[in-house]
Amino acid sequence: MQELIENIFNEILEKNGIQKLRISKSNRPDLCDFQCNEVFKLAKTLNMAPMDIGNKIVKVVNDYSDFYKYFKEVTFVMPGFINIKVSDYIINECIRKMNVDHYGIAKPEHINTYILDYGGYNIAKPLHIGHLRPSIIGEAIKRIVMYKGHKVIADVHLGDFGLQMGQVIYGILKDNKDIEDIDIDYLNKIYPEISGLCKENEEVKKECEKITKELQNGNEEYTNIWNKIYQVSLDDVKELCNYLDIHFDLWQGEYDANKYLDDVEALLNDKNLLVKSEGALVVPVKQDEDNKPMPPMMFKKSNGGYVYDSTDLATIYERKTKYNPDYILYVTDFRQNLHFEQVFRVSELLGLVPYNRLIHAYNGTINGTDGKPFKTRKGDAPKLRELFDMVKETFVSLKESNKDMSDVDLDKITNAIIKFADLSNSRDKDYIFDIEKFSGVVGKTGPYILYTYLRINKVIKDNMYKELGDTIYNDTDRNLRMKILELQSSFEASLKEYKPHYIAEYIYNLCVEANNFYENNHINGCDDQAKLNDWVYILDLTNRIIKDMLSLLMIEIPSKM
RNA sequence: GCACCCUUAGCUCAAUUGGAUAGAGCGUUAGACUACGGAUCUAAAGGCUAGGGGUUCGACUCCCUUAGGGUGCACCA
Repeated sequence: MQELIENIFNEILEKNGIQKLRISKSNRPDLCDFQCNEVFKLAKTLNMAPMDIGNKIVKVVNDYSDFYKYFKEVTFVMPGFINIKVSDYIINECIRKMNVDHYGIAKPEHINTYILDYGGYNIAKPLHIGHLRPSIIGEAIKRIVMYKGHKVIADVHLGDFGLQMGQVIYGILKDNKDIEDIDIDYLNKIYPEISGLCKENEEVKKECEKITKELQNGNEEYTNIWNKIYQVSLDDVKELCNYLDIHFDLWQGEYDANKYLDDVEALLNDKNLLVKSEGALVVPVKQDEDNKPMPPMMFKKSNGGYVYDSTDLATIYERKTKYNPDYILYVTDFRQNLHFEQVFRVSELLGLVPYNRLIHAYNGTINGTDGKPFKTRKGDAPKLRELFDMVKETFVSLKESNKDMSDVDLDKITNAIIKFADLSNSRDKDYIFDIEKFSGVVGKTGPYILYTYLRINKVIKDNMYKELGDTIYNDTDRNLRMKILELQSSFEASLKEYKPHYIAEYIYNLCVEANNFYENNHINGCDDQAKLNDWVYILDLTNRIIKDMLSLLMIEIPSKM
């Protein structure tokens, strides 16, 4: 819609020898549908008064022979804006088009291959709420990029090769635990125990590091234990991902990158990039223009072991050779900004994936109501499973009739509550984890949206409709149609910045308009067949948009509420 | 110490990247169906966008500065 208006507007300007101007969505819906803010800039380059040039533009547009086909009103207002109100005809024309054409979301000029790296679950550590954001933000970005028409390979990139493995193996050996008896509860207990022990006891830490290194070098006993830990943890992770409707194409991890470390080392040596420093091998990445600390990237530790800088780099190497991606996008929290900065620079130096094709779409941390990282009374972060159960129980307790709902519906609603609460926040900022936030069902929440969909569905489901007519019947009707036409720009904003909250915000605003329409216009008992047809058409389109956009946020519609 | 990020209504968050009167939800107050679901809708109150400078016709947005909070600064991930 915006694009169409901009094109016609500029076509008229060009014919009259005026340069192209950008049109944007109105900030004052009470005054107009679209606005042009660029009269000031044009006035400056032409060295003319904004009023003169603005009036001239408005005049030539108003003189356009097909004016009323596209516009209702185009006016100049002080101090220098052009306000555009569009015609009902063009609103309906755009809606008809978008209804049959992927909601107006154009296919990309070039189809790119993206590798999305999110999840990053550490084997042997239980999933807690800290994993929630990168997981669902990553999955949402994946779906948004795919919806545009790009190719996406989602890789979980498990943390299965670092010190935490040595620590858990150390614990298992210390307990003399039979491999077959290792289960998820045991792992949940032993990791924090040994991790804590390492902080107080230097000897234990050294031993864990030694085990880690030998595991990385292929020690058979350790590898056997590793296999068991891996299997047990992965079963648990997959169950949770399944609950959240998160799906990976690749279940690779640091362990898989291990195979490429020698190749990468050879490549680094070819380019003469490795430097020996305090017994370790590092890659200097500091550039002259840096005014911030930029330590070299650690490639090989002084004891010969590897760290996640090495495996992340090796993973880029592997991905480059296997998939030759156009972009690799990482979703982790912002504390890893420096790490990725280093790795990305080395990738560029090695001629693997260029620096500007590696994107760290970072998320903020989850804090408690005191503004500090969230902890339970016991001192650890709450487990994901506990969060799901709590949200579900709270919802069931709200209404007597909720007790009769099916588990499938309850799980869909639980997902909607959690995901909408999370994804409606901008991903790059910290947010406060407030249990109240995940209990709300009124106002700007997942259940509000589901409720809107279901009540609309009920009034249109028995009605058939044909092509949309040219009439718009009242203000709430027009507002809803205009909101429908905003989908494209919200989607593109989301895609451009890899920020799902623009879509979440859009869905909510669409629902507000839909509820408004619902309150003021009645489908049942409407005798005017043309009007009935148009309204069912509009509401059906509204609901399809809600459903499809929700699916990008991994939210499904329950059968009832 | 050095660097980066953040600070918007009582609370939790937006503001599509420099546009007009900074928007929502919760909470508060006052209202609305003998018509399709009241998990809804309509209003009101609530803001010197942390403070101070600057750039610009125009600043929550860009620059400088002060204060508060967070994070990072090679052999954890």
